Amino acid sequence: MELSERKKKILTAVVDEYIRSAEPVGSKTIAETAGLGCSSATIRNELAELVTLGYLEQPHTSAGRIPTPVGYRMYVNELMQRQRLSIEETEEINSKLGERLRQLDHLISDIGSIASQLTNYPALALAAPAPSTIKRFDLIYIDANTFIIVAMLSGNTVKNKLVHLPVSVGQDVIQRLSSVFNANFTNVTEDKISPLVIRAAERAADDTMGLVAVIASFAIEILTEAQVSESYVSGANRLLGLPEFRDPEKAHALMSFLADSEHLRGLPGPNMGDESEVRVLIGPENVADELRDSSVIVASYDAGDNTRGIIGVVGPTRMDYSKVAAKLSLIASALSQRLGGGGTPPPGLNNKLIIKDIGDTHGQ
Amino acid sequence: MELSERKKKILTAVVDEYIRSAEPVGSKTIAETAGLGCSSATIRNELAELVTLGYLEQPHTSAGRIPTPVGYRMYVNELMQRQRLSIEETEEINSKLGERLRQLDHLISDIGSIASQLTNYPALALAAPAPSTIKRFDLIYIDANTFIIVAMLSGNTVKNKLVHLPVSVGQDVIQRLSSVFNANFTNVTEDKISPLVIRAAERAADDTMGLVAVIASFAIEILTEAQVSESYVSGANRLLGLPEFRDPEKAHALMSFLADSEHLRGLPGPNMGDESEVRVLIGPENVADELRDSSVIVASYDAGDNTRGIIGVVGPTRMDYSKVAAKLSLIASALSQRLGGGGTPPPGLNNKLIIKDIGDTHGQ
DNA sequence: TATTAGCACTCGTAAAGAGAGAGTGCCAAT
DNA sequence: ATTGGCACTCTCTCTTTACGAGTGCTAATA
Repeated sequence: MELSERKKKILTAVVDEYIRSAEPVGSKTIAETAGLGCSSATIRNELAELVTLGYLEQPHTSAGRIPTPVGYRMYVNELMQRQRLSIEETEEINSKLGERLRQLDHLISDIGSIASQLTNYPALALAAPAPSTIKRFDLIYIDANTFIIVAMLSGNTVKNKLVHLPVSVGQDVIQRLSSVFNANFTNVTEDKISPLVIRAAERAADDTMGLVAVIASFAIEILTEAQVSESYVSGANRLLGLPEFRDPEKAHALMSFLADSEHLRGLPGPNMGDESEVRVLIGPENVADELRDSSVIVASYDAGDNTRGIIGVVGPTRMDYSKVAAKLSLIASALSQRLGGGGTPPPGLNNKLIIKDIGDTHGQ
Repeated sequence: MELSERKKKILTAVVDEYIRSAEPVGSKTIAETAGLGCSSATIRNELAELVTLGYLEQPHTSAGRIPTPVGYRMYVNELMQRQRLSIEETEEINSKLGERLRQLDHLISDIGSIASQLTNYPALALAAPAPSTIKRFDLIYIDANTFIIVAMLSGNTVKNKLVHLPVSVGQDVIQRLSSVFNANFTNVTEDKISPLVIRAAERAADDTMGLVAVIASFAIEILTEAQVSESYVSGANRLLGLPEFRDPEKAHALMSFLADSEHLRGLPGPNMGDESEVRVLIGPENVADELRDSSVIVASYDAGDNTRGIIGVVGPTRMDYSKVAAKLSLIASALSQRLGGGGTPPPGLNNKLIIKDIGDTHGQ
């Protein structure tokens, strides 16, 4: 059944007011603020109906109304006015992003902390990289006992590793190994690197010292690693500022849940489409039990490297959906633009050259 | 003035009991548990003296006693018996560390989360790398528009960066650049790389495209980066399980403090010696106001690369100093052994070869 | 028929009071 | 020096009371 126009207005007013105040909303408040020309008694009748329809509920008999998850859902889908961020807010987001993205290190966690700062809710940031292959190997000869492996992945990610040998090898051996590897282990996914292939390569390289096996295990390692999704939560402490988490039990439960990155992996559900739309999961719509009283808003962006990143925030069901969604959407599209494949390049140190990123290896 | 033997015993009993129960300790409890052969009345007299001496205080006139920071300090310095961890606990620490250190990535933050798990307090992990220089450069030619810079630092850290050029250069140019760099920018600290030196190198390399400047800025960048200390806090949510943080205000204040990594940098004070001793900062001994009601226990370890790492935990002044200190000490020495310069090498994938680490670079 | 005013009723919360219990401080006895 | 005893203090909890916000219902009104 479709709601009457007035019911919609009232529902909207309840949600808006409850989002603002965190207190049950009474009929009188609505009569005064919502500006529909009728008395509180009329509102009361309507409210009673909205309760029986399942959009609102009363914490106890003589309190005001608060929205149910169904009510929020209706609000999010149909009622709320898509917020246009003020120029200041847009400016703030852009400048924060620009600042942080200049140093491209720790990208994912940084993005999370930006989102958290901008929304004032705990934020989560995930990256779900696509399976990748190695495009080319280079071995840098350092001395008779040491060389560096540099591998360039399909997404143009570069990884390196320092290898010490207890035996001496000549520069020629390194060279030969390098070509063997480029011949055998490029453009294959991790599961294709079987002991059989390694054996074959060993023969080809005339390798008696197990060098091939080591480099192969390195290859497997970085390919596996590239598929492990990273996840971060930033600003969990912000929960404690919210009235719904005045109870330390609740705060503890949710924060502990968020602290375990295992839980986050499965969060945004399977159909995380690549549309840049913002998704809202309200209360019980979340699969995780710990989130049944909370809402999650996520947006995804093109992170380059064939990967999509996800940023989101977690908060009480009483969340400023409109504003948060708008902000996340803006952040996501800004990120897509800066990081994504087709977009404009990030501002470089030098406009003649584009430097792509930094990686490091701690040796001893 | 030196405390009498009995006063020491009583003070110890108060601290032990208060650490256990988080409730003010009464004379009767001590008479029963501490097993010195005297009545509660005697204890009361002694307690009263300990209060005037500043070791104990009463929350209110008719409550039991709780230790003051001075009392805790006395306890930590002289009274507490250095805890010997049980075999199970030692085993747990070793196995947890072994597990995590196998994948050597994200080392520092992982160490923090291990420490947090093992102590059940929020843990912080910092790395304070020493200033380093670049030992050698390698430029890997990919195609006419692309190359990878690989730089090996004094601590054998390897960093890399993918550079795209909007102009084509030949392999010979790359080669020449490489030798120019190895001639001019190795074994110097960051502040030595002045525009003057860059200008000189540009002339030497016959560089008209600003390539030298770019690589130089890369050099500056990684050297700067190598000096930026990383810091992580793990398990902040554990605070909420402690009775002293039942009040959300307090929890919020401390967690927000910990969430800001800026604050952590200065934490362990200036004289962070390299002795492997565990340091305890009790309540007001902390410089930061937010920590005036809390205690911090830190240990440092040799992280290889000429760097020392710091792990520590934060908790209420009522902390199990003895056990936490023992655990941190064990963790620190285990880490020193595995990561440190002189120690035994970490378990490799292959006992013939030692692989040193992984780094990565995300390109697009 | 929809709206409104009025009023009794409900329920949660804050303030106030009573009682219990734990623990102290002190005194007199040992 | 130590101890038992006892009055006193203070907090914590439970109950009571009062209040107020908000409702639901009914009867009057447009």
